[in-house]
This record gives sequence, structure tokens and C-alpha cells, in this order.
Amino acid sequence: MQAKKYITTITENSIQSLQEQGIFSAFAVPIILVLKPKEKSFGDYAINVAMEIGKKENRNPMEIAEAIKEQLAKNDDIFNYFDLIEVADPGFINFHLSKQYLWSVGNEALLQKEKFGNLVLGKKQKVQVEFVSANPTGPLTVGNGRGGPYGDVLANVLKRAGYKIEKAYYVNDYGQQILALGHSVLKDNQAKYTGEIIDELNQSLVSKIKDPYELGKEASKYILKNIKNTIEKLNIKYDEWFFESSLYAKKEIDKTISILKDKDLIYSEEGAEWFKARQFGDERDRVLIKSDKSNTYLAADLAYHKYKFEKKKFNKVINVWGADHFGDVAGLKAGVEALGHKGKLEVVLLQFVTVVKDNKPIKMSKRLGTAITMDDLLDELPADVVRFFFLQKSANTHLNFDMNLAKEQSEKNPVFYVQYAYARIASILRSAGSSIKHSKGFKGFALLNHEKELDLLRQIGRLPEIIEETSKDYQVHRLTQYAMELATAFHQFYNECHVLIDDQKLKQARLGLLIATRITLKNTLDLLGVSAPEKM
RNA sequence: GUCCCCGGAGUUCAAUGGAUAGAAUAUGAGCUUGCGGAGCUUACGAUAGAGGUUCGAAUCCUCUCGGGGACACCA
Repeated sequence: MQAKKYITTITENSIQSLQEQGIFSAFAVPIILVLKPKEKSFGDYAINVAMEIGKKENRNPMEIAEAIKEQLAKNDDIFNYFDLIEVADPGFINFHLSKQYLWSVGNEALLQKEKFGNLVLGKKQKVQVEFVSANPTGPLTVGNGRGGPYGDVLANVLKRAGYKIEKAYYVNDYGQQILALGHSVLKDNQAKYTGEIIDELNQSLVSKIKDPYELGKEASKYILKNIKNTIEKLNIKYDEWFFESSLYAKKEIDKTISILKDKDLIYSEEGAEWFKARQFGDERDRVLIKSDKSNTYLAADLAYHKYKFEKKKFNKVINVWGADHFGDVAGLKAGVEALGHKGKLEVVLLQFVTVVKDNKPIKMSKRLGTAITMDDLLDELPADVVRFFFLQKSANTHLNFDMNLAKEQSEKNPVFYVQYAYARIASILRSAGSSIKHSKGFKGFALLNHEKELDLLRQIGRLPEIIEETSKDYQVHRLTQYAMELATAFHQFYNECHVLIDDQKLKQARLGLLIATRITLKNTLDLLGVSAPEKM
């Protein structure tokens, strides 16, 4: 068991037992928060339940902490994990990992290899992550491209946490914007989009197709190819490209609306058909069929989500959207609930990217063709750098993107710091060559007593926790943070402990540690979708 | 006007209501008998403002100021 999970379990048991003994009154056991102390002398983990209980019971938290600590120590197996548990002001209980536990972490990594860090939390439930889904009316911009690395990594994390994952891109290849695209390519008075790609299409297509809608369809295919190309450069692979037009071909939208009608959730007003979204917590009702008999975007989206939940049988769907779609969340959620799939849809909103050029924010507009595209970025910087750059930021950070700064920082990007650690390890292992004596089941870690060796093992042991936490709160940027901390632990170890030494037993132990580190780094970089180079 | 984000070292970003607010970068000072110096060590440096909640607030509440976004029979 992981040390962190162990703390939660034994603490719960201890508190319950103290309640049974009448030492605490019988309120519900509080949720055990396992904290990570900032100060090293406070140990590896800490819990603050004593202060929570102290507040409820109006008693001194220190006494309560002592009582819990005593109760904890009655567990025989606790010293498999910790060699020191202490109470600290004003009521923390701090846990220090034992060497035995840290050594076992090394074994674990060696044995599990590429599976190290994998969990069974998801119980193979089917989860779809839909991200980017930018309209095929222009190239991928820096703004809507942000969802690419985020959604991709979120899906990777959930997969390792034990879910069955599908990555999807919803292509809006139907309706008004396709018509507008056609007019834009024609450059007539109803044109809406501009930009290089529109100019190209104007040159190549206008002579062949006259009808604006047909032209728009053709243009969108070409643009989608361009987007797919960019997606590929970003090292993202989708499992499904879903086309909005297929919903119309199969009359899925009509079917969806008639289901809602049968449930008496549709009414007519001013020639339009309205969905009673307010019954499901939305602030207003939403139009599904306009008075001109065409349907709204929401109507198609509902049909699409019906497909996700009923045809594809996803237990959960996570949509990663730009913050400009904030206003659509309530409507879609209401509709999904009305269709009988309450609680299965989650929406993550990514805040906008502000592009700064020459110290001035510039208006990003696909319509005006002033947006900086992902391709612009990928022409200047390697995909690893671009991914890492976006992945360092949390979803609700309004990030400032300065092209000049990005270029300037490219060479200093922390991704190289992490990759350098990996290449260094690879280099040492190459030098060690055939002297590596253990392929698996190595038991010689007990020679690792140096502070830096133990610190490195500590970091290795965090990978499963990182995956668990991230699979729950979707804070993907935790992974880049972790990758850097793992690399730092390695670099520090490297600086103080030599691996290729005469003492054969210690040498084998350190080689084992290196291999465990390489496995952990590789798994982390895989999660991030960043390459792990043998040489740099 | 209503709703959602954000405001922090010179700069770009971390920090479940927890302990001395962390990194990177920039700047200053150091480190090589050996496995990759793209590294290591060290110094300097920050929570927009005013109240409140509590053992404890960058974090929660109220107000002010500043920035971004949303409030369609658009997609």
C-alpha cells in the first residue's frame, strides 16, 4: 500500500477506536487530509485532524494529537512505513518515512517498469475526454490550442489511474459557419473570416465551386486537414473525430428533441421550440429550434451527448472548453440531465491566452485573421517546449503569451532540465554496460543510506500519488512540477554520489536506483507527452 | 447591471484553510583528481487596497480598485 493511503486508513481506524473508548465523542470521522509539509524536519506527511477535532470538542488539539498518536502506534505494521511519528504545535501529527519503505519503493519501480504508477481507481469505467474541437474555419490558434496539451495529458493521467479512455474531437462541419466560410473564400459581401489560409483557398477553389455552402464544405475539409496536421505535430492522437454533419444525416437531432417532447420539456413560443432548461437549474430556457425551423448549436450538442452516453456508453464525459463557452455549460448540463444522464458530464474551462507582442496585448481574432496560430509557434519552437510551456499553467490562469519571450525562453525551458536528467542517466547506464547485474527483483537497496539517495527514492515514490491526485482534481500542471522535482532530486544525487565505483555492492545498489529513476522519469514524460531522449 | 476567472519576487508561473508563500528566469558570489557543467551550492527579491470569519487566510465572506471572459432564435 502507498504510505499516504495507509495514513488515511489507520487514522480513520484510530479515531473510530478512540470514539468507541469514549475518549472523543461520536461525531462523524472528519475527512483525513494528508498534507505535505513544506519544512523537511516536519517529515514526509502530516495530518491536521487533531485541530479539527479540537475545534469541535473545544479541547486542546495537542492532547488530542497525542491520543491519536498513541492509538496509531498500536498498529504493528505502522513501522513498515514510518520510523518516526511526532506531534508538533499547534496540533499536527507528522510522519517520517522509514528507509525500509523507501527501499521498497525502489523495488516496486524496478518490478513494475512502465506500469509503475498505474492505479486501479477507475475500475475500467469508460471516460471520454473531448478537447480542442475548434471549428474548421481557420487554423488552430494559440488560444484554442491550449486545450490540446491539457486534454491530452488529462486523458493520459486518467488512463493510468485505471479508466478506459477515449480522446475525441468534435468537428462542427455543418451550418452557419460553413456557409460563412464559403462566402469568406468567395470574398463576397457576406465574408466573415480572413487570413492566409482563406486566401489560399480563394486561389484554389473559387474557380471549381460556385455554391457558397458547397464551397464552405470543401474549404472546411481542407482546413481540418491543416488542423489535424497541427495536432499531429503536437504529439496528440485522437481516438475519434466526430462530425456534426453525421447527426443530421441520421436525424439524430430530431430524435433527441422528440424524446424531450415526450417528457413534456419542450414548448413553443414566438415560432421557436424551447427546452425547459430552468427545470434543471439553468437560469433561462433555451431555444432548440429557431423560428426559421433550423436548430441551434445546443440542439446538435445534445444529440451528440446522447450519442456519447447511449451509443458509446461512457460513464463519464469531460469536455475541455475555452472560457468563452462559460455561458453554454448550464444549458448543456440541463439537457444532459433531461436526457437521463445527470452527473455524468463535467466541463473544464480553460481561461484565455492573452497574446502579447511588443509589450502590447493584441486582439486574437480568427475572424480578423490576427490570431497567432499554433503552427506559427511550432515553426519556432519544438513541440516538447510548447507542450511543457502550456502544461505548467493551471487551467484557470489567464496566461500571458509573449512570442518574443517564448522564443527567448525556449532554450531555458525547464523541459530540457528534465530531459537532461534522463539523458544523463542513459549515459551512465551506457557506461556501466554489462556490469549491471540485476534485471529485476533486485533486493540490494538496503545499502542506500545517503541523504540524496533517500530523497531520490522519496520522489520516485510520489508518482502514484501524483497520478491519483491529478485524476481527481484535473490539475494537470502538477505533473510538470513533479517532473522538475524528480529531475532535481536526481541531479543532486548525481552531484554527491558516484555510481561507477569500485565497491561492487554499492555500485549495484546505485545502478538499481538509477534504473528506478529512469523508469519513473520515463513514465512521467510519457504522461506529459514529451519525449525522453537517450542523448541530447 | 448579473455571472465566471484573475491580481504575488524585475519577469513567467506554483502553493486542499496549515507550519518560515515555493520554482524557473534575471542579477551577485562560489563549486571540476571520477560517471554529460544543459549540472550543483549560495545570496537578493513578492500575496492590489480596506474590513471581517478563526487557533491559523494568498486561499473563505463583504466592499473598493485594476485586467480578461460570458450574458442571442451566433457557432
